[in-house]
Amino acid sequence: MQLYEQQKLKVHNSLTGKKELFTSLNSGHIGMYVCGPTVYSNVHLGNCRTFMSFDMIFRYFKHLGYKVRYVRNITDAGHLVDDAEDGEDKIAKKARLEQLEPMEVVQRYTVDFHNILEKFNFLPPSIEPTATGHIIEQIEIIKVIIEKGYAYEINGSVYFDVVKFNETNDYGQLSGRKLEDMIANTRELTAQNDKRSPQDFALWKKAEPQHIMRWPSPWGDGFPGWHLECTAMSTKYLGETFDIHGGGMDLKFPHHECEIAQAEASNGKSPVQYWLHTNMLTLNGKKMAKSTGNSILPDEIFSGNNEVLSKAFSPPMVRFFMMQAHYTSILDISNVALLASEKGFNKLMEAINTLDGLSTAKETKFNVLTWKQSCYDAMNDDFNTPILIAKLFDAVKHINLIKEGKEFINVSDKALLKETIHNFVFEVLGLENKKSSAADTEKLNGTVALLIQLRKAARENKDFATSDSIRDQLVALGIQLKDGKEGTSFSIS
RNA sequence: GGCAUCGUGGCCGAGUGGCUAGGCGCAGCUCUGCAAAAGCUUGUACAACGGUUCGAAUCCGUUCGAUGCCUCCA
Repeated sequence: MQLYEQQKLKVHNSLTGKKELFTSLNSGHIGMYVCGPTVYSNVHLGNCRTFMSFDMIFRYFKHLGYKVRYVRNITDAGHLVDDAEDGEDKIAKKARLEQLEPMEVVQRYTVDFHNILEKFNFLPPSIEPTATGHIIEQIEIIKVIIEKGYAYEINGSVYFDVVKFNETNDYGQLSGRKLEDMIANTRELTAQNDKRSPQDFALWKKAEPQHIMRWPSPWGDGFPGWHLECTAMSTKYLGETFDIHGGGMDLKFPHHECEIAQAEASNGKSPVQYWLHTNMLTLNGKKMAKSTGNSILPDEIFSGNNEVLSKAFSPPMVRFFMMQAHYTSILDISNVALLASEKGFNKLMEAINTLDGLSTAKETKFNVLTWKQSCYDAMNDDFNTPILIAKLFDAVKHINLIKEGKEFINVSDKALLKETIHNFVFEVLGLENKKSSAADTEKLNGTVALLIQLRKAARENKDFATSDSIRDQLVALGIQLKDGKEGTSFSIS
């Protein structure tokens, strides 16, 4: 029996606005699509939060025993800077500014993206397709949509006919909007263009002569509209309907709304069972976005080289910080919040280090099985990582009490406790207990053990000046001595 | 202006129609040569105003405020 048959998972479906019991279309298998980045600049921390949330979700599904096909695309074309007629492709614009070949821009920032995610200990998705690699598929979908009468060609561009679509379908079902309201609210004249209605969106854009990124199509040279790539790639790799589609809240409208429209127009089916949207990461109370400049880069946090934070923070620590908030809540990043979180993170890791050396007894003071299920309960409730972490701190408390001899644990419970903590902390949350190489650790352990011995001797001689000097200088180096009943141990901060 | 989400104790951040999440900080205690670490104890918070209810911070309404979307954005 697989874990997923025992653990009933509920997810918040943004299509219905409710928490629903999760059931996959094909038993034991999950198809999940997440909108990836547009690779025209470095990924900032806000982007990372979304992908991290889905990394956690991916990890939990896998932990439950599902076979997951996780598709996360790379947008390397088709994303317009604005929607006006002279709308320029983001990649092309960057390429023009930096005098690079567009694919050079794509390559540079794709590499950066992968580097950063690796530092954060992300699992690679099953498939990471690119928009430019699926031009043919996109053209095919456009043909079908035109055939079905939901799109029209004009001057070498093809637009999706939202008004027509809305006659038979519901445009706005995901974002809670009504087309009539949208039309009523766009009174001001947008730039002159070929659209029949301002709500229509581009499936294919004609490339002006100076436009570098272009592909041939039945409507002339051009490039695909942004929303189309996700429909093309999700359909190709996950089918006409699949289990989960994720992305940031800011993509709900229009991007995801348009995806639903494209899928329904081309194959008559709603493409996704459960829509999951992650909330924004704010910096100084404002949304982090490349376009506004209010953003911080992961590397700036890891190096401490920034103007917002007082010190550097490690990737797993930042990951822990993010996991302490629910993915559907807005999370504001600040120096004090990070600092407070770091102490908690260190405490958790310390306890995990302590766990191995714990001595065992005949009985156990607390119910490990009940505790274990409470961890699952937290995750089963829409991936509630903050609650999970609270549960982990319950275990931390027990570990420390056992260490002090105030509680006890038997051999099998200790093994269960260890397995469960490792599963949730490392496998599900994706945290890492940072340690340098084994050889270096050994040398360090030996060195500190020597100092501990010297200090002990000094203390026995009541030479507290020497003993305190050793202790204080080690603290200054980030090594904390910890005097306990069974001698002195240390931790590295 | 429209739509959406939200407003929780010193800070961060969960959650729920009645049974004090958790982390950080603060204070006290235990331990210690003094500390640190660790443990224990302590916090009657839920934007404002009305309403529903035996009972609401949790449901409804209004107001105020924040953020997001409505144009590119994770």
